[in-house]
Amino acid sequence: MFQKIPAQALSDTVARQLLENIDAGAFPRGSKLPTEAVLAQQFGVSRTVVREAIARLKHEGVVEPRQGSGVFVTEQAGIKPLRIDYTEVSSPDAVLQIVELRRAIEAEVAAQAAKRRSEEDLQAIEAALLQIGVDVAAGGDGVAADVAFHRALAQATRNPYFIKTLEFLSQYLEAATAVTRGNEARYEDFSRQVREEHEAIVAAIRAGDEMAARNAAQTHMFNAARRLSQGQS
Amino acid sequence: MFQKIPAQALSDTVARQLLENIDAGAFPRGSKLPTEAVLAQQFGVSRTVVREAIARLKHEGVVEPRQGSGVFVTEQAGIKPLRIDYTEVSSPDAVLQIVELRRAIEAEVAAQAAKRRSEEDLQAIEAALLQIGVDVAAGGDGVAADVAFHRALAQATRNPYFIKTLEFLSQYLEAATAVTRGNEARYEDFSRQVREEHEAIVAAIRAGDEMAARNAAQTHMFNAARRLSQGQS
DNA sequence: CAAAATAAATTTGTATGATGACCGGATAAC
DNA sequence: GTTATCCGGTCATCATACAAATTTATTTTG
Repeated sequence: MFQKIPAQALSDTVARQLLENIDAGAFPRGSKLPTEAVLAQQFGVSRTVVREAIARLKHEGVVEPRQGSGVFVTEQAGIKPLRIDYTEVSSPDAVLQIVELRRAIEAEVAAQAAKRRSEEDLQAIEAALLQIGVDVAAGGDGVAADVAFHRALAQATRNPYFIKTLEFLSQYLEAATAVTRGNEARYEDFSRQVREEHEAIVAAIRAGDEMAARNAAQTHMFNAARRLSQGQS
Repeated sequence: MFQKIPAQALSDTVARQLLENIDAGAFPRGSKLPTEAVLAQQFGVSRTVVREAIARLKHEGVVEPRQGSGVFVTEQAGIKPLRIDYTEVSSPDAVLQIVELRRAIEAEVAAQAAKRRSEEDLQAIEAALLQIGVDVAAGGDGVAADVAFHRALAQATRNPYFIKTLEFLSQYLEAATAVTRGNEARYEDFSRQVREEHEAIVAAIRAGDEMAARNAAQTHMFNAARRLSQGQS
């Protein structure tokens, strides 16, 4: 008993085949697909299954059904959102790899923030930095303030995609961040170290020193990863 | 005739309401939703509509229906995928901003590739580099080979999220890449410049020089952006 | 009584047919 | 020639039925 082929497949299979045919050019952009009834017959399934498959493609933005008219292939057919399977992120390795990706972005964010920050940006960043101290002094873990700080940095770059991507990644790092800050709060020298790292970043941005900001952010992220793995175990 | 409210709404509305309730905590992670029949009755719609709504949530990874058992809320129920609206990418500014994001990642990719590349990785990278030359010499635009080259770099980092994210971004840069390569092919010095930049990256990776690789990749991406805007208009 | 085998009930997956809403073009009316 | 109406095609929704898988209840068995 090997291939038990079944699984939840029917509508998935139809959706996949349709997508393949669209990508292969069988149905050009803007063209109309065969009617649901015809597709059902060709695939040898019921209209129900075809409709579910089409609904999925619609949600992916590949096709656009128009009532009374037909199902049409969208212009930008084929754009797939970035999605990371949550289960795999439970592994420590995966978390570190995501941190690595984040490091790359944070470094560039710091650099661009140093180059483009307005006076208002700088004020927001410094306010966020202060808030971390306030929260920690009040006995909090400072996670929310930390997030706000990095968000303020990203805001200063004037590049919305930095913000979007970092927010996306932080979804997976939320748990890890809590662990890190927990460790930082636990060990006095960690806490001091983090503060110094943050201040180094802000100082470079205040000075408009692109290179220094990049290095400071890189160092910060590198140390964050170290603190993370050091706390675990 | 103003609000023509109707539109394609029923299953969308149900999906949205379900998602809101899940996010609000009405159905905790791992819990079972009411049966399709019950939901249909509560929403006052047919089971078909409920099924379509659930199918969408399933595709989004929010719920997981199990035949004979019920529909269960997945663990990652609150995670939102990274998605960029295709229409906004048509603006040149947006393209440059995405390139900026890509630059950040490519720089780190080059650095990590220099640090971790195996012999096989290096061979694959050099082969990809050669292939670009071959393709261009044959009169092609070299876009495919260029993509393969950068993919080989990402592969050498052993970090799948670099690959995933770059692939995601390149969906939006495909058109821009074609423009760039077109410009590069048009102007002789562009073509030479690109080759030299690529070779600089590979040389640094071959030498295992992390810093040099990072700088070379950064320079390459910076120049690519310049070539892109220079070619337009 | 406990455990295993069997049966029944529950629930999702698929199939089928019907009806309404909407679109597009053809036809008819003016 | 322009407008209005009709008509066939198509998707959206509904209702029902059955299949397949799982869970729960029941019975059998040792």
